Amino acid sequence: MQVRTAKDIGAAIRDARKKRDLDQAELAAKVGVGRQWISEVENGKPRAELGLVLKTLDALDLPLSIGESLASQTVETPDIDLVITSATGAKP
Amino acid sequence: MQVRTAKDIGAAIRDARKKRDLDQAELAAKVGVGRQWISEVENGKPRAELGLVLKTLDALDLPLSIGESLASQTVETPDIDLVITSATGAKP
DNA sequence: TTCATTTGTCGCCGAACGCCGACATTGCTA
DNA sequence: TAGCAATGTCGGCGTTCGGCGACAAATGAA
Repeated sequence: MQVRTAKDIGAAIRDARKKRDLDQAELAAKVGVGRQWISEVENGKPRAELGLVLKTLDALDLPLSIGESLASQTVETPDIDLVITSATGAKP
Repeated sequence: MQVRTAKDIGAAIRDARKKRDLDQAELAAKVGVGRQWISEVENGKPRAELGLVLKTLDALDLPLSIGESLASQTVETPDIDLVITSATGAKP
């Protein structure tokens, strides 16, 4: 999922929390934060502290990845047919 | 690149900024933030505001993605050789 | 080296943080 | 419908934010 705003992160946190059957108080305890803070962040609080947000993603096992290569993450289907001629090749 | 701490994000921001030949003051102006703030964030300030960090990534065209599927983002190099037999195939 | 650019760090300010207790609202089940 | 758990929101508190000006420490070119 692509993330551009605090609301995106909040939505991802809420989804992951519900998938793991936690209420906000339980997640808050795991992260070491107040219950109300979880509520605000899930609703897209843009001024939340970066470190606490990262800790929350960690507590939910939500991986976060950053980088230039968004285009190369989608593999184009080539307009050519390919056939296997050998299975002895080594990796480059 | 996998992100778990504020230092990871700071490093990614610094790398992207240098790749685009911007100094901290120029990036700060783009983001709408003080020059010193860029300096602190690049050094891993964990209490920076989430919204400003996201705005910074945006200004640098650094995509951020969140979600379970990290494994399928890496494509394995197959241990087989491939050869083109036709160039008339159409996309599915 | 000298000089200019860039970056890191300090203190001061107003504003907002996150915590807590309390209460209103929502949602679900009996 | 009533009742309970979960969630949203308020005010007050102490702490820290980010902006700013200023200066020291890197970094690089002449």
